[in-house]
Amino acid sequence: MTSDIKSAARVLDMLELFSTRCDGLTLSEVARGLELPKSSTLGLLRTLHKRGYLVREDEDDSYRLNDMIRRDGFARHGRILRVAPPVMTALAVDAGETVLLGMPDASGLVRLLAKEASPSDIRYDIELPRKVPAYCTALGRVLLARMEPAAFEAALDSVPRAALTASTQVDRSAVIDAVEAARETGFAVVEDEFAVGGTGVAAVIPLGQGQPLAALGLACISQRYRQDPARLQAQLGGAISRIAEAMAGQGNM
Amino acid sequence: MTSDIKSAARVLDMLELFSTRCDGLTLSEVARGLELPKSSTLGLLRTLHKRGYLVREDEDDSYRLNDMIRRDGFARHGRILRVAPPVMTALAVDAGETVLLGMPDASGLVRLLAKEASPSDIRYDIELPRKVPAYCTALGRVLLARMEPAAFEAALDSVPRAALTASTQVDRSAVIDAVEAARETGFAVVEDEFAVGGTGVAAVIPLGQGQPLAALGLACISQRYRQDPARLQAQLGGAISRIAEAMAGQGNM
DNA sequence: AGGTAGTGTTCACGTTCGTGAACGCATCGT
DNA sequence: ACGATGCGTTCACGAACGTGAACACTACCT
Repeated sequence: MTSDIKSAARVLDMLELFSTRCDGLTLSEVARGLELPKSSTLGLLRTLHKRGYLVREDEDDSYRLNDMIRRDGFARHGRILRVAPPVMTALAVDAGETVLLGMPDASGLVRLLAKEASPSDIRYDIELPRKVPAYCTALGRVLLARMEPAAFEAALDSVPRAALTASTQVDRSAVIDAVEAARETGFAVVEDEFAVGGTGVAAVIPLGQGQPLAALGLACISQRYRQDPARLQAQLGGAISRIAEAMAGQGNM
Repeated sequence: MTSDIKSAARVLDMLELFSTRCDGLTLSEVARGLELPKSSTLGLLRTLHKRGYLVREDEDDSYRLNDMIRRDGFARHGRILRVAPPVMTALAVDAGETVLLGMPDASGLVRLLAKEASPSDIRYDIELPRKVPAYCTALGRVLLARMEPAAFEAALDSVPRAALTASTQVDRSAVIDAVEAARETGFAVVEDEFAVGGTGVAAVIPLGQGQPLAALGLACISQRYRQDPARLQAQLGGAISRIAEAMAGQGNM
């Protein structure tokens, strides 16, 4: 059998090292501890830092494990995956449309983590796990609306803005305007831009500090959405409140 | 800032994906979920499997997250790092020598995770974090004694067996004999092989299933060790029992 | 004030990896 | 029984990475 992939093995070494230390470690300490060249160590530390696994202290240039990673390991979005599904099931029945839970993924993408399909035979369905672009999906736009300006700019250009349907907004300024609107209203509605006949409506789930950014959305058949958008938006808002309350109730930060 | 290191980022993606799924995922499902080529996915899955992060089900070729990783994340040796130090402090005072806790690292190496220095001004001390070779250290030999034959053979040849002192055993057969002796007696004693004037004595900590392999050892000034080896070995044995009992008492598998 | 030591960081290039194409195999449908 | 499909796996080669050497900077000591 072939040997390990070097960087993959090293990143695990690094995380294991940090998990044995409560105080921070400098780049040089990590390099010595793992017997790596400093420049190789730097690349891996930057990757872990960028991904949110490590936090860097400004005062002494040391790194330490993100407290949430230390507590939950990889399952940092595990709690919301336990809390959200029952609420999503109820919403799917009430709204009659498919419910999706998504989180930011690589720049410009949304990772769909959970799904409750509509009970209707005619439905907008997807298979999990799945990633979708942010620029032309409701989940994506509300998540983009919560990003720092630099990350937002980068996200806009990280994924080619292809016209997936005749209605897809691909113009950069138009997408910015749509995200700005989502920021102001708290909702995003995307009609027929990602899939013909499909409308997405989504909002961010307001969670506390230290919690991962997540959004809930409805994936609707466009004709049904147009019949009563206010009802669907209200039902989505209600579900989001229930999830946020349940997460706050279990909070033990 | 430069972009992420591809494999490092991907291995995190993979672990996060598995942490959202209780049931297993096949290679193809992982590749689809993360939008990776199958051959790239295979390399990363093999690395994670080899490192013990993933378990592979024979019946359907699917992978799933190791239960211990799912529960503890990276801190899979976190519990012993909480339990052992108070016992090690007491042992350092009783024995008058430095106490070390070690675990297997890459093939042929031991990772030193915790240390209680001897209160004596004349002492055998090391800085953490640190890795030492297995072939010529007491901690290493007792850990080698617990390995499967194939892993043991590989470990013997993974690290060049340099003569660190005039007493270092570098002959392959002699090292095998020393490890065999450690297997039979439950102890390893290494006099002046790793450092002139330093003697190591170590034994494995008998922990339950699913617990990581770990060993405790004394790093003694050789002259002091020779004065009363039986006392030091007995004190080490007593500390190991206390650690094992404490770990069993907290066990909630 | 100047020299030394160690830090974090950059970069060019040799080394290693990532992966597309292809393979052997198992399963399923006709 | 045979063809189609999708699985896990292998391998050669272009692409990307790892890292030694060097740098700029900071802190400390004389």
